[in-house]
Amino acid sequence: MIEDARVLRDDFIPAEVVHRDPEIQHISRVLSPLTEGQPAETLIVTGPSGAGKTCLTQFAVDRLKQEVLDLHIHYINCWQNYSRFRVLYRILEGLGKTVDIHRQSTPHDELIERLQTYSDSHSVVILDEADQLQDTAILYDLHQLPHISMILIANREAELLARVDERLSSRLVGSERLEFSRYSDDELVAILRKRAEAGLVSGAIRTQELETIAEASAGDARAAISILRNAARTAQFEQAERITSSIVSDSIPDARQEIHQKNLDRLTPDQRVVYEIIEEAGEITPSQLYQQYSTEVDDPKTDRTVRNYLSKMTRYNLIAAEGTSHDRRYKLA
DNA sequence: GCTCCACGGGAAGGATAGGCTT
DNA sequence: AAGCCTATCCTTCCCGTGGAGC
Repeated sequence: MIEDARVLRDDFIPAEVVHRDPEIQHISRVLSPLTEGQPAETLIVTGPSGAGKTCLTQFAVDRLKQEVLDLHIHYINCWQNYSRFRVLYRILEGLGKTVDIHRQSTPHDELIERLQTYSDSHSVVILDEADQLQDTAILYDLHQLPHISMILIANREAELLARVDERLSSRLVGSERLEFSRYSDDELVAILRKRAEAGLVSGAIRTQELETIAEASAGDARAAISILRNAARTAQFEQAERITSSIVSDSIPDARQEIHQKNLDRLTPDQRVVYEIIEEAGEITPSQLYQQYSTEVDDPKTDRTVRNYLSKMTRYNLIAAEGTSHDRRYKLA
């Protein structure tokens, strides 16, 4: 059933992309000064998850690298590398200049100085999930360096900019923007078909099943590919001849569950209590929520801390908040 | 206009972890 | 091995903002 599992992975960059030509053009145009040794404008890429932001950005940058010698590309996912230190470290690592940097005893200034010293060639730094950065000072640091061009990827621009300070946000206002929209079902079918052709035996899945997957994914290509991957695994395991519609419908909840569980695992015990109260209640007001939380745990955290939890869980897409003031309600996403 | 809620930014302080020095 | 150092994380306190209802 599965001939090439790499094609079904989340981080696979296809050799050619279907649709999204204007987006590729846009990225290439912004980066084009690099082909003449000039720095490129900062590019801010936004859009919902699974809209192809990461994939297409990497695709465009890969293509650029083939044209430009002496160009360093640093892809950094801010989920894992959320601190100023780690981002700087990753970039220096990419340049091979991490010798004698000690995990935490080297001051930031020195790291930046070192980046400045090794400015013999241009670098493109892609900060994926930039809204997850805990300390946005790093954006300022990198913006200052003339030989570094930044691409920031985030779900929503407003959320990203809200967290940077005045000095930087006024500079970022002038930078290039690119907004991705969700894929349509037809586009998702085309993407899935490409992956299936490249990764599975021929005739493994019919258009009808691809359409079911597309509909279930709500425009999210990552979710769609994850469903296809699970379905292919199941079919392989069951030694089925092809991926049937019943295998597909079994895989849909699995794929959703997988993402959901990953997020739940990240919660601390206190956060989990909060989550379970919301789950139990279905819908709850902030004050009721906090009241119940304080009765359920021995040593309750303050309401401010619980509000931190709530905003974190909202970012993780575990819960949703409705209303702004008196009509505020929390429920599961 | 006033009060009640709710939100979220900023600062401060304790706890922690990893690496270094002795 | 023990203690020191530093950056970071988590939590708390304080506070300004803004909507809703009176």
